[in-house]
Amino acid sequence: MGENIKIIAVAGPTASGKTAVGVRLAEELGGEVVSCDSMQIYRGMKIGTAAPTDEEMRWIPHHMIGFCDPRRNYSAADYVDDASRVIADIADRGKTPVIVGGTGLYLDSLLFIGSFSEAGEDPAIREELFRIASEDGPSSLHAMLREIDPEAAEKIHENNVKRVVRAIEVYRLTGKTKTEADREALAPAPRYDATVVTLDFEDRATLYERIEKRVDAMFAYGLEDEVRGLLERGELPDGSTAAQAIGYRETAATIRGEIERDEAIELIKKNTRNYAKRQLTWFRRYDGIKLFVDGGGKIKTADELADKVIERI
RNA sequence: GGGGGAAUUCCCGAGCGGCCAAAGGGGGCAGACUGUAAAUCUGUUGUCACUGACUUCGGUGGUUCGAAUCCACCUUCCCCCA
Repeated sequence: MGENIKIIAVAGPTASGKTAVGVRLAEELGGEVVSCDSMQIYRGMKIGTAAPTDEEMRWIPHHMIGFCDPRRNYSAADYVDDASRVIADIADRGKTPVIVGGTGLYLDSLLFIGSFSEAGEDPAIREELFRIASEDGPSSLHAMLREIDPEAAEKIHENNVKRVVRAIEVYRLTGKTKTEADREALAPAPRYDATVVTLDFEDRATLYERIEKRVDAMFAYGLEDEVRGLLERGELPDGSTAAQAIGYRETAATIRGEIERDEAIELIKKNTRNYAKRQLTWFRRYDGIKLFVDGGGKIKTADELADKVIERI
């Protein structure tokens, strides 16, 4: 559908400065930003997700931010549908879509998958399967998967119950194995003419310091009030996707008096560092333009990074 | 001043004569990832010429075929009595 649409995607770990780079790129290229972030999706979660500032959004149009009710569980499939539409619209208006984000699964899905299998989610099936895993052990559930889809069983570790459950769920819902369904969903060719820019750090410690500073800043800017508000409105229900967002789950725990405030701050820092590392692992496999934010030992500004990208496209 | 206890690999913490390079957890590093993805999961973590060798369990010396584990002294820390 959109093989010919030229897009730029900026990926990188949290606190790598991709938001600012994206804005600069959109500005230079006459584009609009399409966020690719599984948590910025939700309404009212601005401080903790480090969403673009109002000023940035006023200056350059942003999409896919803050539109979803946090009580609803958004999914990768939803994202592909919605973002694809937004991208097509931006392109129709003769502008360049600049995808900015840190959610690897969403970005991969948008760029390469396109149409997910028709298998949605079924809470009853999930509940049953999870119960099997906890009562009879993960191996028995994994054995069930091996029966129906040996190839998937081979790839998914038995302890990864969530993914074993999903694989069986797909089969129950569609009669197709996960392996088949995945193959069908994969777009025959990349869906866009995309230039992927990944941001990394030569010195990991620099990234980690930035993360810690950012977390402190979030608290200074009122993360606790933001979370309290969400809680009061019942917008962070247990088990919801939004409630598992780093920064929100720990802050909610302090507000409920389950952990100390300092403890929550340290936990958020740690969880964010771990998350950033997983992001780096994911993005490492992308071909494209790789930039070091701290290349040559000094931190580059968003302008400098954006310029480097423009030189190379 | 007297009495008791503790010092373990990056951190916490088990070990209490051989099966110990040393459980477990944390952290770090690496990886996976197709409708929960800021989720979930895996591997690895003394050094090296790596199916073997070498160095490590506060320090020094000793007992023993053999010590992180026993003894002596020293250093530091904690507790109790003064």
